[in-house]
Amino acid sequence: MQLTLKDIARMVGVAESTVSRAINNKPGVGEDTKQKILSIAKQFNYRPNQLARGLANKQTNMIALFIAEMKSPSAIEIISSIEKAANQAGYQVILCNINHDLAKEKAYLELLDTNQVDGAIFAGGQLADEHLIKASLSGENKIILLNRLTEELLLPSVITDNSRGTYLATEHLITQGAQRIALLTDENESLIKEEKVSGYQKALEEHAIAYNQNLVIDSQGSREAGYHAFLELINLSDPPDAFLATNDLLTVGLVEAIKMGGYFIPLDFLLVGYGDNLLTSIFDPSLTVVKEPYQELGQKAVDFLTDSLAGKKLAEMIVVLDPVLKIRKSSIKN
Amino acid sequence: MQLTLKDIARMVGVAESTVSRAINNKPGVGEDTKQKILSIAKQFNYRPNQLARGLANKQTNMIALFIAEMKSPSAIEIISSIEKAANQAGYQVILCNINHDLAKEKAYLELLDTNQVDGAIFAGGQLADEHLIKASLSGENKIILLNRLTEELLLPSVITDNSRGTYLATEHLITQGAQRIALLTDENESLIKEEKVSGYQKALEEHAIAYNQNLVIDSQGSREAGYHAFLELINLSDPPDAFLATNDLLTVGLVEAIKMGGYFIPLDFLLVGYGDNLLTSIFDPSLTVVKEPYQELGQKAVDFLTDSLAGKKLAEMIVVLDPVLKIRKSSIKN
DNA sequence: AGTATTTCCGCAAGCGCTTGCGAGAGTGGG
DNA sequence: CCCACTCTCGCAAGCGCTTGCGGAAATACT
Repeated sequence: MQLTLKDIARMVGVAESTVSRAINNKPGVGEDTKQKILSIAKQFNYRPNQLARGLANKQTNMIALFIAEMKSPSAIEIISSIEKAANQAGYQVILCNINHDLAKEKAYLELLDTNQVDGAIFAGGQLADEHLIKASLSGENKIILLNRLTEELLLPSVITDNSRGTYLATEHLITQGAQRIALLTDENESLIKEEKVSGYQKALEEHAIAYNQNLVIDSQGSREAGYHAFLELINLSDPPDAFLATNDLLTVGLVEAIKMGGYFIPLDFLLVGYGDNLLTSIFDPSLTVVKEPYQELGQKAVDFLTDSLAGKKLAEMIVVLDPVLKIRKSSIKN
Repeated sequence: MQLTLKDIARMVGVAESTVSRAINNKPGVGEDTKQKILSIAKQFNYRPNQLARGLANKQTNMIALFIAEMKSPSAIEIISSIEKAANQAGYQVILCNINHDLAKEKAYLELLDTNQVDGAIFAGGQLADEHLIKASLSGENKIILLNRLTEELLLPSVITDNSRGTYLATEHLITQGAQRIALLTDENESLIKEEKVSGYQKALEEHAIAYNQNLVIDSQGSREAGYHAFLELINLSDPPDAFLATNDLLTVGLVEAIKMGGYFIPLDFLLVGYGDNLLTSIFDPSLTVVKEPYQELGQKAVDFLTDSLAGKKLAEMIVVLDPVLKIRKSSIKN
């Protein structure tokens, strides 16, 4: 059986409250008794019951991490950066894999209502915004959005500059000679998708290339979707000469389809993908990608959350981080 | 402010205990009052405070998931399968990314001592076995091992048949004409590594091929290690004609090095990797791999844990699942 | 020496929920 | 009509911890 405060109190011969104060390093306990308490506590390996503590304090030091799509290689970057930052800040993270399932999102939202977590970070996805709003307003639930846009900016958010990512990529492709650039988007991230499209359009405009609706394929954002997008595009009367896939799963599917079709990159098509991970290093030729600053995204989201849990007023409601274009071989015609 | 049992009790005009029993569907409360209670509770969206409940019940419905190496693509398979299974069983999972860091493992072990979780699953890794044993014996902490071997079988474990995986792979390579098969292992999983080596040796023996110590490279199991292993092997007086990499990071690094060296697969070397994920689909030529049954591993580990939390005697202490060899092009000389 | 402070510590209530026990009301059998 | 029983429900203690308040002891001040 676990030792309790009461046990320690009895052993030392003081009241529970004194032990509590000593353990938590609070004022109001003499130096000598404090030392005695601490030494006994350590000797018997006393561990405060966090449930009881949480009940009394109304905080759990746990946060929920909602992940829209776990299979994506970049998700793991986000997850581990958040785990790391949270851990350093003294929080545990509960993994909530939403998998684009509204029911799961709702179910996991209960964690907030039932006081099991102090706050939550929503990474990606675009489901059930009303629920989020309601959740964040109903309690004093602290919710941070990461790479997830809502209609109105009601929740603290940290995102990458999505239009800049596609802008950089598109412009790069154009300077490499591409004229008909296909854009593969993920309909699950509706608002973010719009930003990505707008960056793409801006680059086209600047180079006086007409926007062609046929070259923009909106899909489920999955690997299969990437695959099918290629099949659809290749059958156009005026097929693309370059591709820009806006997430890593789409990128993989697209590449698979290109290979299946017997085409070569960058010979037949130029290609810029998304996400920078193991894939890009192994892919031949090496992949040019838009890379998001995963580490910073996670860190910033946790900072937001811990600050707001600590009751601090946030200096800003949103922080926008820049993606970088990692130019490799897949987008260079040689 | 959150509604409490007391609030509901006052509204309905009964005692807290009655409300509690009604909510938890326990006997001892009349059908009509029960309905009245439930309807009011629903109407006001009452949510029991899980901390308080946990304190009274001595259980949290949370489990800790210890992951040795999160960057590995197969880790995500394990993680999501466990999250799914745990979720279905009514448990939340706390992500504990150990990252081969003993200090972090110890720190996260506190979750068990402080009653924040009901149990834990250790996936991979080979650190601090004494701590595990101590933790599992000290409290009634329920700990399950997944793909992690200990000296003595003290904890319920679910693993893949490691020697079978390397046996299958090695034999396959031999039948494809390989004579000097290099084996890349991960020293972090010491006991599992031994099994893998033994499967490799068994296949060699059966085909009367002498075991050559120089062809076995033990390393940190990282991508870099895979890369360097190749450099080391290629400089042997009698370099290998085939490679078997025993985890997915090693596989990636190895492939990178092979490409950097200007060699072609399967022309110059046959190759069998580990893990079956996005990589294998994108790699050209497609990778032959040993695939572990991630889904089943996770499910079984969770079953073990929930059974033992429910107080059931486990039918067996260990379950061993078979890996399968997915034969693709990288190991077929054509 | 007497009073005013300060320091140290214990008492007890409270966090929100569960549960053993017993009282009262209702039912049936003799 | 009375007793024995069953069904409902409330009382109160308890889970392990925190914290406001007040008392006692120790120190400071006139």
